[in-house]
Amino acid sequence: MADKAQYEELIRQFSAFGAVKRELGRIMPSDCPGGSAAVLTLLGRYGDMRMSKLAELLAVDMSVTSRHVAHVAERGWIERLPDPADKRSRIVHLTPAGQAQLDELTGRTTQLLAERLDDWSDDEVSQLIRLMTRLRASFDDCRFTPARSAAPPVVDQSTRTPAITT
Amino acid sequence: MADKAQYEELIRQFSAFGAVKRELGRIMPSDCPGGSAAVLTLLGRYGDMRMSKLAELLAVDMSVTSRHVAHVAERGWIERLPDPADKRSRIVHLTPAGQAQLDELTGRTTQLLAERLDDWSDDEVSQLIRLMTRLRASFDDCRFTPARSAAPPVVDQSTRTPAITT
DNA sequence: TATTGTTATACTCTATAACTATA
DNA sequence: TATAGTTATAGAGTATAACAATA
Repeated sequence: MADKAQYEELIRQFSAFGAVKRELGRIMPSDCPGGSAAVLTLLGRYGDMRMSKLAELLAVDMSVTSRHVAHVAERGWIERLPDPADKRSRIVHLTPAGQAQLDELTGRTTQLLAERLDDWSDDEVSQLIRLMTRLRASFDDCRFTPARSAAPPVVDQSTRTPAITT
Repeated sequence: MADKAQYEELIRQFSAFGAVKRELGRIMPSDCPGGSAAVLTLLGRYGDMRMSKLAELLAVDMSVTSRHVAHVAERGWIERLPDPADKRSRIVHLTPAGQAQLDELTGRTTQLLAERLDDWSDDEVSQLIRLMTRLRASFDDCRFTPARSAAPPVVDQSTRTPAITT
């Protein structure tokens, strides 16, 4: 367990991290904003998946996922195929053009990181990856314990807006 | 120097980090969004400062800083005092009400972190702080080397939109 | 009746550009 | 002429809520 001063410092670093994210965002092609890049990256890494799975990996609401996916679909980078197992569902699939776009993005971002982190050791980079991975896991694991819940948490683990129960 | 696969993984962690930021954002009071919280935090830590200094620490454009500061000023959390040394300039000063608000924010965020990171050792938290601090420094230091500049960079180190030179 | 995905709306954060008042 | 700060506008990301089609 860390002390309060450490947590405060950590929060400050989280806040300052925005500048790094913005710099990475600026090197993206203008028709491929961050949300689109995230979709392509996840498809490249995990392969075809349903919208709901994509929303879960992106850790955003389904409505947001739907918008991002529509954007990349308009550019021909993905296709939304019917799911034979469930007609409500759609399978998101990376096209060759999407793979090419992903390669372009990967090239740009890795080059920028290589420039900025050129004095980092291999081990330091690994440590940062490990700690950020763990950080995310620590927050993910607790979706059942929404912060400061005095009232018993009727928790929604899904990635979408709950439908109104009429 | 790390290899390309490491950089790719790092980028993925950066992207996933958004979920952590959003969860922290959700516990903020509704009239104190992230931008306001960042202003209060920096003033609490570094004391009174000019708008331009605040913009530099926030690592955003002066126009953005101006908006955030206007928001917290409307709520009485800061005052904008005249700068005796330069009538164009304003000194941003945290009020007692602002300090109280800051204490509230700090309490909420440190509590959430204490919950989420309760199985982290003191040392791991320190390491994450250290690596994120270094990461930011690595990006800050390179403001003179805007990514992929084939053309000699006419670099703007300031935090504001350049005035048109007519 | 519940779930998958879409769309409409609203809010926050950000940058660019133009404007003012000083310097 | 240049700088400190403000405001107007536009773009991206997100969540909430309501909706259609299907389970």
